[in-house]
Amino acid sequence: MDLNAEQTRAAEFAGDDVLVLAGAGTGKTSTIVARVVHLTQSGVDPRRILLLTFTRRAAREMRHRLTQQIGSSAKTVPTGTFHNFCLQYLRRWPDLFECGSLTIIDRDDQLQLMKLARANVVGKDAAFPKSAELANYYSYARNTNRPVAEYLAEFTDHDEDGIKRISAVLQDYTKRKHECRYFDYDDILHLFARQLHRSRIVREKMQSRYDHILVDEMQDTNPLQWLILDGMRDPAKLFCVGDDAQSIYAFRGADFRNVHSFTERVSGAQVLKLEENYRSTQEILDLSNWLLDQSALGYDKHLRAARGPGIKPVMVELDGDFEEADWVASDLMQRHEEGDPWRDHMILTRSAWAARSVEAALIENDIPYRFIGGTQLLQSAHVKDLLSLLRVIDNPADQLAWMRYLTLWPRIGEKTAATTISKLLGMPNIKVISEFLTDQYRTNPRLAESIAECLTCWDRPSDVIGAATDKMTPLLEKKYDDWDRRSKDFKLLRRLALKHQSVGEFLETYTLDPITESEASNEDVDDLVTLITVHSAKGTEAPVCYLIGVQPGNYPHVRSIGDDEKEEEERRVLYVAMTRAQNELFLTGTRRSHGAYVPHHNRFYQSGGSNTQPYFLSDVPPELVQSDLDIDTDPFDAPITSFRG
DNA sequence: GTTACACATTTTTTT
DNA sequence: AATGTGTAAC
Repeated sequence: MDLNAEQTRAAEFAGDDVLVLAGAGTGKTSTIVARVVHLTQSGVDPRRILLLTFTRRAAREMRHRLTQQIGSSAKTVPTGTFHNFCLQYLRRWPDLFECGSLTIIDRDDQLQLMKLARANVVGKDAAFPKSAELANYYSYARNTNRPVAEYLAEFTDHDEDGIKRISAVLQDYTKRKHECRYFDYDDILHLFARQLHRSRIVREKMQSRYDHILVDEMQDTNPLQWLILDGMRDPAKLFCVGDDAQSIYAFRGADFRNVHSFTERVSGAQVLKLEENYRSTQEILDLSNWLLDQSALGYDKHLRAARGPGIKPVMVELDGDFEEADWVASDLMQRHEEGDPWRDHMILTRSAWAARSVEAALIENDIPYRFIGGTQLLQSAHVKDLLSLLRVIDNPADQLAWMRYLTLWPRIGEKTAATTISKLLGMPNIKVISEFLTDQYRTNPRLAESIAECLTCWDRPSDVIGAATDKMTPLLEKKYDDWDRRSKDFKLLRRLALKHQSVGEFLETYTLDPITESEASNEDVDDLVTLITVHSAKGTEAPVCYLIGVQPGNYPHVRSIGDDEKEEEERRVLYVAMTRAQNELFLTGTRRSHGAYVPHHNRFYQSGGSNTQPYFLSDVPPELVQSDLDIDTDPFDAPITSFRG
């Protein structure tokens, strides 16, 4: 592996703790991998090096690169996300962490439960924050490790009474969560961190477990995660890599102080920098640098391209969503015909929703793709229906799953289901419940039969899914008019389940690390165009990148307008997006900007006029980009001119 | 008192 | 696509 002087210095750092400030494309992953290699070669036990990443994809990439370097011993280096890592220990030592069996719930379930709590505490009140907002408050407060009331008073406009009512809802939510033996994402980190700081035994065990802790994407860690790192370090040494210009998770409580205040918090820590960019051409970096320079915040970042000059980024303005989608699709097809593999292309989108027209164009033109950040397999309604059956067997206290499963059947609605659930909650095990249900619903014998059928093969996840599918198909066929399309997912699910030991583990894996539908179905194809949200794209790269929806209203996103900090984060989102490109960068957008109503600001923004909607690229220097407007402008009925003259 | 169904509304980013 | 809402039907 070839490293430059900066990278080598970081990889072979011999002091205690270090923060590596690594700009986009400066070989961050290579450096971390080289660090692991260096450590193992100097005699450190690979099992005593902990590698924490932000996403499962980053973890996979890291392990892959590591395997290339040191072979199979790469597998012995513990690598994973914070959530993964913490959960592993909660499972290993349930007594130490004072937690028994638990079901991890995803955001959907969290919202569902919050809705119940909200209805219970405040009833119908359209003016009261919706469940999604309440869940955000709750999560944000916990990730920043502060009391909910304090957070609400400081960061929201709610009055004292409002704060009281919100706190009451959140309390009710917490109660319900315990009742159902649920754990939400934040609980995993929270419980781990709490015990780490509260219990001496846990702390001593964890502190003696690792010699080196390597953290990727440090700028995206939040105070709760910092508590975890702080509790485990010393004597373990920290090696944290990050870039404040790429911090795009403030909405989730990410705290840039974890980077800026590193040396104050960790005494004796050193700071190293990686500044040479190996990914992109200078033209791509010029535009990216310009974007950061426009900010009032001094990022003081000027990426230099080790590769030298190339092609200028191209800005394309189209008339509408469909034209934009068509343009991207036809450009892709042209390149493919000229011999470029699909996999060299990445389409980046601000939101999953904004990608729908491009996705449609890809499907229509038979362009193979995977959508990262798109609809997740386990989140689609029909899959949730099926899994609700597995969930109630796995955890009979899972009330949300019971509600979903019971109301699937004819003549059972919310009320009937609720009555049934309150009765079955006290029952000792699923067998007793199953008998009770047989008795209760004589008109729906299949309801209980399905449970019994799944129980006969409970130790073989794939067969369980097969059994559940068989029993529930008649129901679901009726419920969904596009059943043919949906039923394919169940085959896929069965295949995925083959890789798992138990149903519980199967459910948990995909709750914590959701895979997208297209990702799962294209498992074995590898020449694909990647369609991806900017947030998911961090850490990845591609020779040719298309940023779609680059237009007012998206950058900055309308919902961030009026809040300086949020707007700045939007700038960084665009910056992250641009710096993914290696050779060619296209920025496409639609010219139709209707303006937008911004609730936060209580004001209508429009293009032109006195209150213009802010847009980062409204005055991009012309010399930095190429405007590609010479799309085929021939009128459709222009007669053909013969080449014979 | 419930359930079923038609119709309207709404979409930032993620572990 | 998946929720929320209102009304007819059971």
